[in-house]
Amino acid sequence: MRIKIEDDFDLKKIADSGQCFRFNECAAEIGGKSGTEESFGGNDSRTFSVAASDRHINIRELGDGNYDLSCSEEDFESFWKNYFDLGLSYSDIRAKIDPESDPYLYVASEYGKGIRILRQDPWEMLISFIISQRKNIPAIKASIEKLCERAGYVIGEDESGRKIYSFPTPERLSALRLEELSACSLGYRDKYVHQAAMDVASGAVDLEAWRELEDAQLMEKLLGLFGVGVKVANCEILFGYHRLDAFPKDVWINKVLDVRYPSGFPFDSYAPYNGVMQQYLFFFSRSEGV
DNA sequence: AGGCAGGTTCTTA
DNA sequence: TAAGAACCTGCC
Repeated sequence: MRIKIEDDFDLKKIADSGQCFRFNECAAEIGGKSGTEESFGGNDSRTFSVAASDRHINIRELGDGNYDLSCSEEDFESFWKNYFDLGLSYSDIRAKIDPESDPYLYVASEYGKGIRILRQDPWEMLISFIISQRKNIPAIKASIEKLCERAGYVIGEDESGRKIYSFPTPERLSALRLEELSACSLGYRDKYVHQAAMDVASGAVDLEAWRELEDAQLMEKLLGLFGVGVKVANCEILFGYHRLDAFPKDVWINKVLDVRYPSGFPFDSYAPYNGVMQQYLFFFSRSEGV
């Protein structure tokens, strides 16, 4: 099906924003017949593979805000529209930034224009961010992909025919032995993932029920999980629970705060959207340096 | 070859 | 309560 999106929406930036790890641009088809395909708008038309829990779509950029999605209208309305958070205006959120009083964030937001905070699944996010500690993004993606291949099932394929697997359920993940988890390059995080899977599969932890908790209570619950500290908990709150005021502080963000906001970041000015601002700062600092 | 990467836990004062 | 060390693994 085809859609048109007027608000901020940049697939490449979202894919590179560090909030999701199974959202990838498909490599341009090289090695094909030389020259014969050139008439199709050159190489401007990018395609992305997006996997979330047990769903997958391919999206092709058609330009001018138009996109071709490999799903039915019903799937789009019932799932993907919400996944991409299309009910919220990110241009309105950016408009809260005053170029005069906060020039650095303003520049960062112009640079990161198009980023949205996806409405991802708390379970997938919890495991993903537990894995993320002391890893770079390619390594995180590699680990998660191995996990999905090992304990998920085929849910589709990308443009180049590569199979895409579902994210493992708590039951399937908890059934894996520690050695099997280790084979996914989890390193010392294998025991964290195992424990989290056991907690959720057993029902001792009910991530869906936690949606009803107050912010402070939710944070407390998350910090009680083995392998979850303040940073991972904030990522879970922002990306897994879509509470847009959460502000995860990683090494990059801390550098930005130290250098650019020595007297403190103006959280009060941007509530309840500090998490969106964090994304702009993170994306910008990673690309441009601080 | 040694250091480091989107942290957290464990161990010491 | 607060620093410091240890931790898997892959990639410079």
